[in-house]
Amino acid sequence: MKLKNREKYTRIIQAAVYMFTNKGFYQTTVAEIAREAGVGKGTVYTYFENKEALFLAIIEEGLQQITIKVEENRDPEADPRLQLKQAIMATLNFFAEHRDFCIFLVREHFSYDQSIKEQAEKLYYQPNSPFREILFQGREKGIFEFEHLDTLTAGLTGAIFSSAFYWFIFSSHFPVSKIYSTLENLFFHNLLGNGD
Amino acid sequence: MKLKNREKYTRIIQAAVYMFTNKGFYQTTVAEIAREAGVGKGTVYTYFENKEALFLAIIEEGLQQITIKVEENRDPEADPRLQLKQAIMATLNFFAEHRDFCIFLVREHFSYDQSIKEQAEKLYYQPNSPFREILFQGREKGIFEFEHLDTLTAGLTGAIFSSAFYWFIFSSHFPVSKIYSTLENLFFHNLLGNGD
Amino acid sequence: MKLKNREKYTRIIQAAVYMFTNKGFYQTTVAEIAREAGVGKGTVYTYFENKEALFLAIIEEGLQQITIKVEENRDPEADPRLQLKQAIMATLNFFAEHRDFCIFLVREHFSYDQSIKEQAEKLYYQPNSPFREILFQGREKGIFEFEHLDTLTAGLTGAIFSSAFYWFIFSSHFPVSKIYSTLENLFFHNLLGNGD
Amino acid sequence: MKLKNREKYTRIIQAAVYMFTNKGFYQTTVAEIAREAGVGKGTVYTYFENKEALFLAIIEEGLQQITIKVEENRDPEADPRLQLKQAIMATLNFFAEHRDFCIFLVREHFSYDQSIKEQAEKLYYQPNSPFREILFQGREKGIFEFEHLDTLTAGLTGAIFSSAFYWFIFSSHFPVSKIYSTLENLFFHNLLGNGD
DNA sequence: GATGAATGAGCTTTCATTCAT
DNA sequence: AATGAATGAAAGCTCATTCAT
Repeated sequence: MKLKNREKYTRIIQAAVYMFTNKGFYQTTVAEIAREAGVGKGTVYTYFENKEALFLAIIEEGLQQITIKVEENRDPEADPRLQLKQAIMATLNFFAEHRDFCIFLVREHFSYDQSIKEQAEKLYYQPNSPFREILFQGREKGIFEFEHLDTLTAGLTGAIFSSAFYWFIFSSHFPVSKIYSTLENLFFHNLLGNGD
Repeated sequence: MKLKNREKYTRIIQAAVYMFTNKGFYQTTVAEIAREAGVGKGTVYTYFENKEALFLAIIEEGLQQITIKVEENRDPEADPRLQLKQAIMATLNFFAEHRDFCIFLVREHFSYDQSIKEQAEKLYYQPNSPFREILFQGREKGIFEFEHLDTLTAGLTGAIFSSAFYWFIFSSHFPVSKIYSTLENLFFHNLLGNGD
Repeated sequence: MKLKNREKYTRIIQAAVYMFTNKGFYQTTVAEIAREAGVGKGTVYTYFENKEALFLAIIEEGLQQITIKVEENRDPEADPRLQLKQAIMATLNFFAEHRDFCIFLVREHFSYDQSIKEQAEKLYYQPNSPFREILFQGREKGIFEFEHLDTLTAGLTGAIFSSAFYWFIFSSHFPVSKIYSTLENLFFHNLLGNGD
Repeated sequence: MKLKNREKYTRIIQAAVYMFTNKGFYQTTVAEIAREAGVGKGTVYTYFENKEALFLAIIEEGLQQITIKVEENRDPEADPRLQLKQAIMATLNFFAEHRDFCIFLVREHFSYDQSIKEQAEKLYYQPNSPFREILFQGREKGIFEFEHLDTLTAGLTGAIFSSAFYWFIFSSHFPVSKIYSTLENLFFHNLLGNGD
């Protein structure tokens, strides 16, 4: 299933994110997505194997974009603490610009579906995640202290997603700095070697 | 919806909690719930208007039980700080004993569904919630500082649910005290007048 | 999938035979079968796993009825030649009374479908076929001469079906005796030991 | 339907025969035929009005080829009995060389489809069929005896097709002479005036 | 009250056909 | 002339809900 027409592909993804976010996976029909994207029902199936594949494509697509954004905004030579801060901020800013996707992602995270559960791993144990890289670097340099790299990467990622989501839901305004400080409290304390 | 036969009613609720928790609302069929409960499919409709009503009944039922448990364990004459601690602990202990329901609740909390969104209010703005009562008392006595009672009640409830859920998912063990201290960190700091 | 209601089950089978015979498997919709049977669309699925299962049920059901009819009309103690004649006549008479089913059967026999091809074996290599029994008996008694029992059973069965079908298609009248004599010509000659 | 590009036209026909024979008309998609033929999906529609027209073209094309083969191999001045034998042998040899087409044809013959039923006439009542010509000649000369020319032409054609098919399906080897003798038995007996 | 056979609305998905390139 | 992306009609199937027993 190649990307025959990048523009239409994107429109379908966006329509699906919008619909899934607002109505949920099972309550959204493929017909609605197609209508929202301004394409024919069959066209969705030209770009995606089926409804579930579309769902998974959204996650992959989004995570990829986050990764790009994060990589653009970090200096791999800098102090890991700074890198981590930059990475978190970049992620939060991305969410600020893509509220739909952020909400979508967190919901997926708490989802029931078994087939979707497998994706949680893709999500949190991304081998090429910048977060993983940063944490690894920090430990190598003796700045961060922790045992399991993968678990921490997953925890950190999940915490960022959830926090952002929380703010979206419960605040009308979106003060990124406020979320950041909460996360800083939660993580740096432990990372810097004073945790249990 | 009278409780015609308390025992059957309970069996259906439990079966539904179990199924919804493990497969999700839309992936669970009424037939499955009936089978799990050991009753006929039609019987479910004798006790509940429809599938959604069953869903909502679960929430109401559970919250009621939590309220009972909390009320049993708090001393309305005690210091609001202590009352709050007792209430949180009672809630967490309830979840420890009813993991299924806890997970169910959090998922519902993050759910997409519009019709379910309305229930979030029933859930978080319960007029007779002990948490609301405690927070109100604490402010009256000048111990707690905050602006919107309802918002804070909702936030606190949500935080307890989410935290408990998080531990369920990411830890094999379940150390209630650990969750509590996290929550204490997050809330007391702000409640006691140093927050923004 | 038990036979909850024998009468409805039969009505669906008959409707399906009628429709499949006249429009073919792929051109017949489940909705049409349901309408023809005077039941709801979903009811078809109460009795049959899916469309294909309905198709196969028709074959099994029909073959079973033929077997019953044949067994009723043959004398297991009689000369195998006579038994064979009686069996063929009984089968032909059955077809005369169930033209739809006969045509259906032959078409299936010439069908393309792989999944249906497997059924051909069920059809022709029925281990408890009276034809097989008769041929076996005849050989034991030194009256019939042939090598492969299974192959001959299949060939005989197929020939009966095809011949009957041929007459249905090309004649408005249906002289059973005429078909029989053709079959007699084709088979007895060889069976009685003068063939190649 | 002009033959714009004879080579592509032939490739599509062959691909379609192959696919229809192995998967059946409804189970074969136009896309598959195009792929098999090595052309674009749209190209099929350049050469054939639609899927059904392609189907019918196969029959016409094939029958035409058979007619050519038969005409090449018969001597219009010879004894009608010999001509008939030659015509039958030529047809059988054609089938031996084009098994796919033979199977395709017989299946079509037993097909359900109404729209295809109309083609049975095209098939069996071909006004310019050599068989028809031979039978007519034979009757004129007082050698053959029968009533309805058209019916007999159809019957003879159908018998040839079916017999060939039968042998294909049930024998691994293909002894043309064997089929011929069967047909000779079936037809000459009646044709020569001893039938009922 | 309890049941499960019956039902049809509604969903996902396929695919013949069109048409802009 | 050749193509394949786009499309929507149509089909199989599921399942919440009803209702006769």
